[in-house]
Amino acid sequence: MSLRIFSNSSVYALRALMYLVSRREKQKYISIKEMSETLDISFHFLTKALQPLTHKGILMSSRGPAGGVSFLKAPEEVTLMEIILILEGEDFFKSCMLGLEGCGHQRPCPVHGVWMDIKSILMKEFSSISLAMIGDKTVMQHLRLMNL
Amino acid sequence: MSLRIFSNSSVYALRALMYLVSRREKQKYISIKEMSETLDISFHFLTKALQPLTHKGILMSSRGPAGGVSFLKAPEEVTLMEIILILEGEDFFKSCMLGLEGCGHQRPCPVHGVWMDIKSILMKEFSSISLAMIGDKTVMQHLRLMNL
DNA sequence: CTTATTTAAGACATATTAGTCTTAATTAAA
DNA sequence: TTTAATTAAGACTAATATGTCTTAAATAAG
Repeated sequence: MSLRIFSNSSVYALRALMYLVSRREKQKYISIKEMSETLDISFHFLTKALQPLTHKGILMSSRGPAGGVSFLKAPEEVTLMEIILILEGEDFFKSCMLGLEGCGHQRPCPVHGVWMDIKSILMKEFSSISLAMIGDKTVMQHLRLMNL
Repeated sequence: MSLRIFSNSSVYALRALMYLVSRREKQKYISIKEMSETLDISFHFLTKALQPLTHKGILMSSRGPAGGVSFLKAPEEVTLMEIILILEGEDFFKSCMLGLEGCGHQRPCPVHGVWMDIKSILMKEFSSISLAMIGDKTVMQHLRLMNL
């Protein structure tokens, strides 16, 4: 297996968000159907993957013709960190590298310190990146969000 | 879900290695049975999890009475990085954060740069830690390798 | 008001990972 | 040389993650 830190569901939601923000100047709502086809993601699966984001006020959605999803919160104000905590859960960065329960300062595992450092770096990185930054970069440098 | 970068199988093997190195002064072989009971890991599962390490010359094993596993390569010379590549595969650190095929300098995804940085840090950290270091630390600070 | 379009929700199916069990092969000791 | 102990290997089962399908609810347009 290769290194992956997010579930498929989260990755799909992330890619859709990146797609959405990279063309946010167009019409108000963008349909999940369009995104699922463009990004080659199962439509129903993507629909569900995005729901926590609407529930938590990142996106808004509209049913019916010309419906879809759109940003409720300004992408400039949304960090990757915030998205990750919504998609994966608030405890995402509270794990032990060895999966031990209650591993912490009191009763640490042998790699507790290293793992803490690594998690800190991840959190710092993800907190410093907004969706708007990703969208701008994606447009300007023609970056890809799908397999070829 | 919380952050985890290794499979259960790999985590079990890592914990067993840490246990093994933290008491390497004792008898030559330590039985997998003993480790599986001490660490509360399924015996057969642990047996299989450790096999790639014997195949790759990190451990040696002996069947029969007083058998078990022991280090073939000196724990001072074995880094976490080396273990991870054996357990998870040589391509472990070649992944894309968004799971895109062929994501690289040529056709990067929007988070390619960040992800590269993160992976570099991980590789650097894991390369700088030997099993012997972990063993010494575990003994000296009475660190734990199992759930309470 | 009716229809077509779209998200929401949940049941269902499939694939992958994790874990168990059985048998075989090896080895040390009696 | 027989027996018990142990790893090796592989079939099998269970749990979880991933993906599909069906139906319901909402909404815009005619």
